[in-house]
Amino acid sequence: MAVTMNDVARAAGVSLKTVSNVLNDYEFIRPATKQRVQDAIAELGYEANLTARSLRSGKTSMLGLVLSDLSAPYYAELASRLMKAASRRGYRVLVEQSGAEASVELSALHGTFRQLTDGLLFTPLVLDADAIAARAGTKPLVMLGEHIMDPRFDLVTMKNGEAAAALTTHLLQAGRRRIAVIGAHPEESTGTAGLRMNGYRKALEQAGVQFDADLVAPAEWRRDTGAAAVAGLMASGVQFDAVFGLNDVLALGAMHELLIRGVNVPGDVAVAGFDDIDEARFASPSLTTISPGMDEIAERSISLLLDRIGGRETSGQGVHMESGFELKIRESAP
Amino acid sequence: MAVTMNDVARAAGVSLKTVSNVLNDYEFIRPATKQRVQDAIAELGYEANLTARSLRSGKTSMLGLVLSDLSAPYYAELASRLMKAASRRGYRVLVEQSGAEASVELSALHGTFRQLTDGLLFTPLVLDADAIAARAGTKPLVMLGEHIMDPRFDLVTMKNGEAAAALTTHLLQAGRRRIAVIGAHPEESTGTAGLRMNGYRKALEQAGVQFDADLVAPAEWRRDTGAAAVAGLMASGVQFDAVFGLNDVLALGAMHELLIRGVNVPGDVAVAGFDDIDEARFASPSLTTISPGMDEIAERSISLLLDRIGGRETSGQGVHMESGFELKIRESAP
DNA sequence: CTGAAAGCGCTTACAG
DNA sequence: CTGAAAGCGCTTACAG
Repeated sequence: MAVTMNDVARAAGVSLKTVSNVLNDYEFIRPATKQRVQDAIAELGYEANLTARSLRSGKTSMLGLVLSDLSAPYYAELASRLMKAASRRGYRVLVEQSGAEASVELSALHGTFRQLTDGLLFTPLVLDADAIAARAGTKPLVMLGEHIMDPRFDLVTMKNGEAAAALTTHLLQAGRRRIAVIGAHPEESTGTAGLRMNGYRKALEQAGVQFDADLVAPAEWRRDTGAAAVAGLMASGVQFDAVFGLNDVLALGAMHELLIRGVNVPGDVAVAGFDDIDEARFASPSLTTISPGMDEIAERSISLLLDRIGGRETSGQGVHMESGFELKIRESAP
Repeated sequence: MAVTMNDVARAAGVSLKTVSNVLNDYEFIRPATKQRVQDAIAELGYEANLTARSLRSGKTSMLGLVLSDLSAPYYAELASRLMKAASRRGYRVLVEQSGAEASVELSALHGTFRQLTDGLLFTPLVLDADAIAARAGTKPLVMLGEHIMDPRFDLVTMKNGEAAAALTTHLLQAGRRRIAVIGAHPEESTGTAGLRMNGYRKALEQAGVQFDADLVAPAEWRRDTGAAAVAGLMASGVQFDAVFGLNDVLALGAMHELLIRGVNVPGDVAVAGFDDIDEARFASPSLTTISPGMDEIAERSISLLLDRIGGRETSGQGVHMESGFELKIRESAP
């Protein structure tokens, strides 16, 4: 059907191996031979069969990316950047949406998805380090985010605690004293929510402001849950003069609910988020937040994964990288 | 290395073919034999090698999806739904970001990307029908969106014209007479922008309101360009009492700019968009827009593509499907 | 520098 | 109902 290497070899009057050599940039080919092969390739419109190459070589030139859902703006923006960074290096990215379900996370670690890819970028949300270690197989695996901080794994993340503290300190310096936090996951202390909560508490402590558990509202990280959490706080009668959404969509949902109820933002209540998704700049009022350096995260995680795949990174321990962050002060919390 | 069908065959004391039969749900297998094979598979933890299967069968169980960029919320939300719909049917989706570049769109039509997938969902933004037809190859191809309406191609889209007219009529009925349009692409009449513009003009005509070219602002479809377009209109001194963003991010960017400049929305200027991305509901004020029935679009396009792949859809002409729409009236244009 | 041969792990006719 | 053989299109030692 399609034109194969054999057709090219015949047309160029050389063997299969010589065509393969040309395709794989083997050094020692007589220029004339090389030219003849390249002419034949161009003339026949030959395109290498990736599947056959993969079967033989064991390499697919694809990277796996496991995240909860592309409809979450942070993941969509991150996936977009990761795909561009991979593309620049000749790799494609195959995305798997886990929906934060353990069974999907598990099956992404081995089986078909793993076979199809040379390495995996993994944002675990429910599996713990031991479960992952038990199933991770032998291909390179780089963790994204902060659910798992374990010396066995490579990890690319950001300074969550520091950043959350910086944001909280900004709110305190602006005179806020009753800062509600939305999106806490009380059961965990190591995950993203836990680290950001720690930063929040540390900043309060440093400022000599008493931590008040009534100001903490657990919530999944979506807009609607952010709105509901603020509604819950208001219904409970707790007083607050600022809201820190542990990510931007939470903060935006919260802000929406406040404005609907006639609360002035930032006059009565300041609002801040975390992630600096594109939307944050264009919200009304625009959202004060933390920019996690997504470009840097994308670039470094792809580099690290490809270094593992290429055998250029051989450290036995996991490599841990933290990207920088930037506090973006906007209208919602000047 | 990994356990192969051969290992399973040996363990079960049967031939390769019998293992293959069990794997592929071949009807006529003695139950005892089947059981023995299944036991061996379970015991050895065998997992089929997709690459080898693909090479032999020519099927990859992957679908291609070409769109401009996942960081655009509409595409991210659509991709998420498409992936879920595909997953339910045993397919994965491999995404390619074209960045609206012709060279990327072209290379997605053939070559490696095409080989890796059994069929393609394609949102063309720059290529025209002839260019696509010339390069499309033989594997199934379903167009998404409305850039190409050509009887040669399968197409899943929505009633852009009708929906834009319905939205415009709503604004007119609310008493607006000077409705600015943001995001026009003056050079094209068939693409999404063109179809929505047609709906806008038709609604004006029906209401006996004169079309005014000064109210039309060309722009790429992003938040920042939406904001800039409104700024441009205001700078030019054109009077308007409503803004129709040809998609939601344009409308949200425009709304942001209006609010920053102290314009009351919807008091002074009503704002409406198109797409009903998740953000629209939670914007402040929440955004009046058109819901294009994304679930339906995702479901139908995956079904159509798989019907083509499976040979269940054999119409020689392209199949054209239009999903329904819904006008979502919210605070920004009550 | 180039060629002939083997083999990656499956599926697919073809026998029986 | 099941087996033996061929072959998908490449890459990879191994010769020469």
